[in-house]
Parts: sequence; structure tokens; C-alpha cells
Amino acid sequence: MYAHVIIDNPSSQVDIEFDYLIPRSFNVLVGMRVKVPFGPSNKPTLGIVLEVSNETIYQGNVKEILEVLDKEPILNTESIEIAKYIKKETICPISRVLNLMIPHAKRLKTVLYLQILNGNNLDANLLKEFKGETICKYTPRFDKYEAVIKKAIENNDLKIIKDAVEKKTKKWIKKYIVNLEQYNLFFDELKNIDAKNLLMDLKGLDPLTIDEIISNYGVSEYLIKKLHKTNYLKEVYELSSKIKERTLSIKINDLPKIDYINKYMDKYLEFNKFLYLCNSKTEEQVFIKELIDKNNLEKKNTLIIVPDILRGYELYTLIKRLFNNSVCNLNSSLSENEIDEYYDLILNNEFEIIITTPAYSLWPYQNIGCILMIDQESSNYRNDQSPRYDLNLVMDKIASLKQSKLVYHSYCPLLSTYTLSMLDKITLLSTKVDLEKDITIVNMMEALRRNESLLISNTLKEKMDSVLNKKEAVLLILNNKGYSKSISCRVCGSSIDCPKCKIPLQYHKEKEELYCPACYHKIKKPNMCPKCYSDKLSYNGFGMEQLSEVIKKMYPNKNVLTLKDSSYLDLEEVIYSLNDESLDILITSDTFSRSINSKRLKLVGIVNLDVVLNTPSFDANHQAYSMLQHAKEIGKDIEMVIQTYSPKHYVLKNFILNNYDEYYFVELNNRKSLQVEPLYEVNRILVQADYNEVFKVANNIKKTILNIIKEDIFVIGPSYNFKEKKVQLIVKHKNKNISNLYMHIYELYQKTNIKIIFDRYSKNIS
DNA sequence: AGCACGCCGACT
DNA sequence: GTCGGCGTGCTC
Repeated sequence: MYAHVIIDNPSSQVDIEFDYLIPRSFNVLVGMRVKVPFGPSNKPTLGIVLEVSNETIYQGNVKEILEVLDKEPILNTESIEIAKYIKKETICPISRVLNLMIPHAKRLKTVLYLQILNGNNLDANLLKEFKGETICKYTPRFDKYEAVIKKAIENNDLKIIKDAVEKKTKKWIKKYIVNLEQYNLFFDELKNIDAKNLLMDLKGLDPLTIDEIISNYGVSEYLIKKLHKTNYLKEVYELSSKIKERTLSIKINDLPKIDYINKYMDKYLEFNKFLYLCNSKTEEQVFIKELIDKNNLEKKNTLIIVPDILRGYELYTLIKRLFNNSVCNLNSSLSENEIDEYYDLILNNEFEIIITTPAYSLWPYQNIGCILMIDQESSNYRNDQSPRYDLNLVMDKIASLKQSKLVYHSYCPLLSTYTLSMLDKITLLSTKVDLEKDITIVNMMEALRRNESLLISNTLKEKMDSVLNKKEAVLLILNNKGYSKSISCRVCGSSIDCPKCKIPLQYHKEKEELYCPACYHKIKKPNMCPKCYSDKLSYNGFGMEQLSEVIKKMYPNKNVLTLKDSSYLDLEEVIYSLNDESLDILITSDTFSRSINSKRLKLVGIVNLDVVLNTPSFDANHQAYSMLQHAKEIGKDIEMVIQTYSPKHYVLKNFILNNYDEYYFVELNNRKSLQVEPLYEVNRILVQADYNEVFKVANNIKKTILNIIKEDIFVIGPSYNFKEKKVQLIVKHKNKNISNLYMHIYELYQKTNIKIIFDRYSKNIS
């Protein structure tokens, strides 16, 4: 029998199924991990079995599988089908997709061993390190013998052996339990009163650790060890769990009854795909509760996908308080071992509600009744690394394969999804609720003329004063982590740019460093202009650090916090200090502000709307609309101040009128004239090859595409992309089957040293 | 992605 | 004559 195996290697050159012979004694099933010899040196490598059959078309010498790593398949045929779908959709090596379906700890790491072939000629000190064995693990203590080892290998006295082993380290803890046989027969033989009392106390209890027994029953370690020696106590080993409980100290109010949500639920039973247009945080909570209730009734699990870590903690806390079900909350801030433990629990179908960030959305979940995508318009649902997928589309496919329902949740849905709802391709759940919101627009052009601060205008300052005087809290949103967006020279006018990407570096004052926003390249902050050596540098574009500095000067007696990173502890600190009234002013970005919801927040200030509006991306307007929609949900009866240089922008106008439909039509017309999504699919093709031929290859690809697709297509380029360090083609088209053509091009260059990356769902194209 | 092989220049 | 740097091509 042969196993058709995908090798754990992300190169397109090995993106094919390799056939291996299955030894008679091995039980190999589709979806199992196997260890196989790979390459001329037969390096042990991880492979995933995609097929088992009794024939191979491979003409060469077929090698044997070394080891089967699983007792049961970890991926089912459905997962493999999904992987093949994503490979075809996004034109990437399938191993990249499989890596998203298997946790990191389940992959293999290489370990080195030294084997003695002939000990007679070996250096005496080196020989001693082997302690009489012929094979020894290569540890750092061998580093000092580097030269000796090298010579010995040449002389065939020594050999380096490579193996691949599982990464996870299981931690076992020793516990004690009463040995009932001994207890029943020989209890009376014990003389010691303490021993008798302890055994009576522990009888019938679950195993306890030595520390637990000592602290709970006040006995000595000696007594426990003695009772173990005399067989009254049994030692048992339990796997220690690495899973930590993390909920936030959010107060959850009793949820109201909302009539139209009940109507949604009647529709939910009837149809399969939904777009849920959400009005408020409270409504969102009621909706999620009712949805999970419906799935509970059907004994189905619910999969909730959140765009970022903090949104996950927010919903996890809510669901934990509302339900007795088993819930898990997966995100990349968990440790590798914790993630692996969760994976095993999920293979056993232990969770009824799963909350996850996109990183684990492709795991082999079972019995899913509904997939709920929170904030479906989030750009986090587009992966900008291989596989470059659009999770909205992938989840649609997964839902239809699993025959589960799919709900897109949003305050401001993608234009493409809203269009589908108008075409009745998905069911719209929407009720327009006009919530009274107190919104003030500050025209920063006028503030500039009046010589006010450009960070905090007088209007915003007055509103802040009044809220802070009432001991209530203020949230300020600014989408830039550093101190300033760029540094430029006041003499020669040039800005300090990233040496690789040629775009301005951001200044971080705390660390005195400059960062590239694209490639994260960092340099120490220079004291003078690198071009003209002038020391007159100016800081352009405000960042959170600068805002925090200004606010602290403005309000020296108030507590100011900046939430910069998506860490659970930072968010918990914010929520906690909001509750206990020790936080007055919070500064954060758009994304993180979406996870915050507090009664004490009475004012939200958008420090500069234009930062978002002017992002060089086709959906900049949409991001701005979405930010405003979320910002108004941060607190109850919250007042909003929006500072902007474009107060008449249609995004702002329709936001204030709460008129998404009007916004949708204006934005759709805009996109039509720009020939971008959702009217045209905009793809990038990146080509990496030898400098002499890279433009020629790109031009050939362009010709191939234009030869095959004749209508509604524009190919822009080739041009050089500094950020990616590759030559780029941009393809605008309306062809639904273009992935077939892309796959053809991929396979054409797959075996060459020309690397071609297809990016169908880019968020970086303007 | 690694790894081995082979060509070629530099140094013993 | 030998070493090693790097370009090329293969992996069941």
C-alpha cells in the first residue's frame, strides 16, 4: 500500500504529493501525520497523508514511511477538501494551508545526534562525552569540539544523524490517592492517629498533590511519603494542564428582550446564510445569546470568529457569564502548549462554543451548527501572508461543506456582502433603530485658523473638562502607535525613509527608535538629517505617544492610560481601572477601542478622522465609516467629538444621519469609477526572479492573461514593488474562474527558480 | 526549503 | 593537489 503524502515544506517546488510505501505493520489512514525520509540525505521530515491507495505512478525508488505519529487521523476528509479548496482559491502550496489546520506543536523539529563509527581514532576528550554510548545527542557542550568533529566526520570515524521529533513537552504531576485495598484490610494496624485521620479524610477524594495535602490537612511531607511506602497511599500521575482561565472584569447587565431579535431567530431556523446588521452593543449581546440558545437546542456547537484578540476576550467573558456550556477562547497570545492542548480537546469535541481569531479558524471543528463572523468587514479577515485568503469566502465554503449556518455580523458590512443581501443570495437581518447620539464635528481647518492645538481642539477640550469634572471617563482614538508619523528635515525638506521600502519611518519616542510601518525595520533615531546634516528636524503627523504627552500636560491630576497592544493583561487593566474609577482618559487605536465598552465612558474623541480617510487603500472610506460606527457603541449615552479637516465628507454625513444605504450607493459609485471591489476583483501578482529576467517573466505572464481573458480586464504593470522587493502586476477583472488560469501559471513556474505569488484578496492596493 | 553535487578560482 | 564559495537541480 502507498501513502500519498504532502511534505511539511512551504516551497512551491515540493508542492506535490509524494508516494511512500506503508510497511505491513503500520496503520496509516488519511489525515494522519507520518515521519518520512526526504531528499538525498533521507532527512526525517513531517508529512500529512492525503490519500492511501494500492498503486503509485512514481517511476523511481519509493521509500518507506519511518513512523506513524497519530493513532487517529487529526484531519478528516472534509478538512482536506477545504485545504484543497483554499489552495485552488488562493494559488498557494497546500502545506501552507495544512499548517493552519494543525497547531505548531504538532509539527516536528530537527534534532542532531552524533554516532561513533570508529572510536579508536577519536579525540579522547570527545570520546569521554559519549559516556560509553555510541550515539549521543548533539548538545551545546559539543560546540567546543567543532573542529575535531569536522575532521572525524571526514575520516569516517563519526557521523551526524538527523532526526525529527515532536515539539511538545508533556508535564506530568505526581498526586496521591488512598489505596482502598490496603485501607480496607489493614487500617486497624496503623498506630499513628495523624495517619489514621489523614487516610479517613482523603478516602474517596480525587488525587491530590503533596503540596495540596500538606496545606489542606496540616500533615508533614514525611507522613505522606511513609504512607506511600507502606502502600496506604498510591501515586498517580496526571497530565498537568497548561490552560489558564482568562476572563475580564466586565459587568454584564441583565439583557433586555428585543422583539425583532426573536423574529430574526424565526428566520434563522428557515434560512442558511445571513447578514446581521447590528445597531448596538446590547443588541449584539442579545443576538449572540439567542443564537447560541438555538444551537444548544439542536445540540450543535457554535463557532464564533473574532477579528482580534481583545474582541475574543470581550465575547468570551460575556458567554462565560451567560451559559454553562463549555467555552474556549483561542488566540495567538496563548502559549504553544496551551494551543496544542486545546487542539486535542477539540479533536475530542469537548467544546460547545468556540471563540477564535482567524489564526485557528480552520481547525477541524466538529458538529458546528453555526459559524458567526463578528465584524465581518474587518481587514483582519484577509490574510496578507500565504495562504492569502479572504476568510469571509472561506467560511462560506466551510459552512456549506459542514452544512452549518453562516452569520456575518457587522455594524458596517462589506459592500460585496450587502450587495448579496440585496440580491437575496443571503438573508438580511436588519432593523433600523435611530439611537439618539450627541455628535459634534470639529472643523480642524477653522481650529488651525484660530490657532488652537491641532491635537485637542478647544471644543474637544471643553467637552473633556465637563466629563472629567463629573468623574466620568474619556476615550480618545488615534490610529498611530508612535510619536510622529514621520520625521523630515526643515532645511532640505527630505524625510527619513526606510532603506528597503522607501517610505517614511515612524518615530517612537519611548525607545528613541524609528520604525518602518511596512517591514518593521528599525533604526536608532538620528540627531541630524542624514542628507544635509542639519539638526533642524520636524515631527509630522501625530501619534499616540505624542497625544499622551500632551494630555498628561493638559491634565496633570488625571490618570491617563495608553492601550497599544492586544494583550489580555493590558485590556484587563483598562477594564478594571475603568470600573474602579481610577482611569480618567484612555488613548487607543480604532481596533482596540472596539473591544471596550464601559458605562463610565461618556465621551469619545476621534482625534483625527483624516488619518483613516487618507489611508492609501481602496476601502479607506469604509474603514472610516466602520470606525465611527464602532466608536459610538463604546459607552451608553456617549457623546462623540470628531475632529477632521474634511467635515463635509459623505462618510461623515451619512454616519450622522445613520444612513448606511445612502453611504452604500455613493461608495459603490466611487468604486465603480475606480474599477475596484466589489465591481472588479483586484489581484496582485508578484514575481521574484533573477534581475535580468524578472521583467521579462512578468511581461510574459501579462501576455498570457490578456490572451486568455479578453473582456473586462486591465493588467497594470509590471512595476517594481519596493516593499515586497518583487516585480508586481495588478490585474483588475470580473472573471469568476480566474483561479484556473492563475493555477496554470503557478504550475508552469512551480519547478523553476522563479517565484510567483498570487494575491487575490489584497488589502494593500489603492 | 534544504541538501548534494559540480564547476571554478585561490591558496598550499 | 586541495579547499571552499556559490550556482543549479532534485526531493516519492
